[in-house]
Amino acid sequence: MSKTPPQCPMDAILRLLMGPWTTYIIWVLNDQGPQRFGVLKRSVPGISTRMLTERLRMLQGAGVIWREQAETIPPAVTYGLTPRGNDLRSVLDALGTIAERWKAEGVFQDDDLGAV
Amino acid sequence: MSKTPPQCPMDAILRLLMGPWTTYIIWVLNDQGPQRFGVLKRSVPGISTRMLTERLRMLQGAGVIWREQAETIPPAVTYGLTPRGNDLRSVLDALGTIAERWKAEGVFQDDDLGAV
DNA sequence: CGGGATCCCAGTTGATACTG
DNA sequence: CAGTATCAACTGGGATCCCG
Repeated sequence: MSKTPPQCPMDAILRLLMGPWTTYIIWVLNDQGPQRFGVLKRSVPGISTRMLTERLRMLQGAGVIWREQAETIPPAVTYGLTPRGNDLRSVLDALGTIAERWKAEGVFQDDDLGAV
Repeated sequence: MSKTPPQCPMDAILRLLMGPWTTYIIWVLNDQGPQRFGVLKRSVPGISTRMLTERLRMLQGAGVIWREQAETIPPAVTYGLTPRGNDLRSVLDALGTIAERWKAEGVFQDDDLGAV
């Protein structure tokens, strides 16, 4: 999926957000506050351990979320949104707003987008 | 790639934008104005005929771009951004802004995002 | 409990060739 | 020129098993 040429400034961010689940994870983290891995996993029904780990790492690498690991046994790792994560959220909100407007206009009715 | 649960409002839009090339096509259409299929294809180096057609249809279906077909021989089909396409562009711009800020902060340096 | 490594299938994309 | 149809290939992602 490394298609879009790197010339596009927002390329990297899009690659970040574009991942499956990504926005949903951000949403959950924002909506329900910091969560532990397991809880997070349960909050994102259908996601696999690997995916969640991968996305989490990706988001962490981008500084969108923080990771707090308690060196206990069993371990307890908590993830939460960083300020930077909120930058993202505002954009996502804007996107959500547009999405709702479009939906109201029936955009997602007459094409294959709705029929997944 | 139909992962993100449909509960997310922006889900559909993200699925739209998420497609490979998509944002790039929008960018070109916005930056260079309406273009014919062939020109567009040349403007998006590496894209295949099929992909371009598919994305174009997708965007058209969402009302993000218009399609003007001249019934001549050979045919001349032109694509351009609709007002709705500009809605999208503003969000993409916002995203781009954040992207630049992040890049300035070195976000895309210490993770795998930059090394594609 | 959190997550790394592996195997494997499926969906997607690219290449190519053909049509109006 | 614009697009379609087909084929083959690649990669992403899920399921599993295992370790700290």
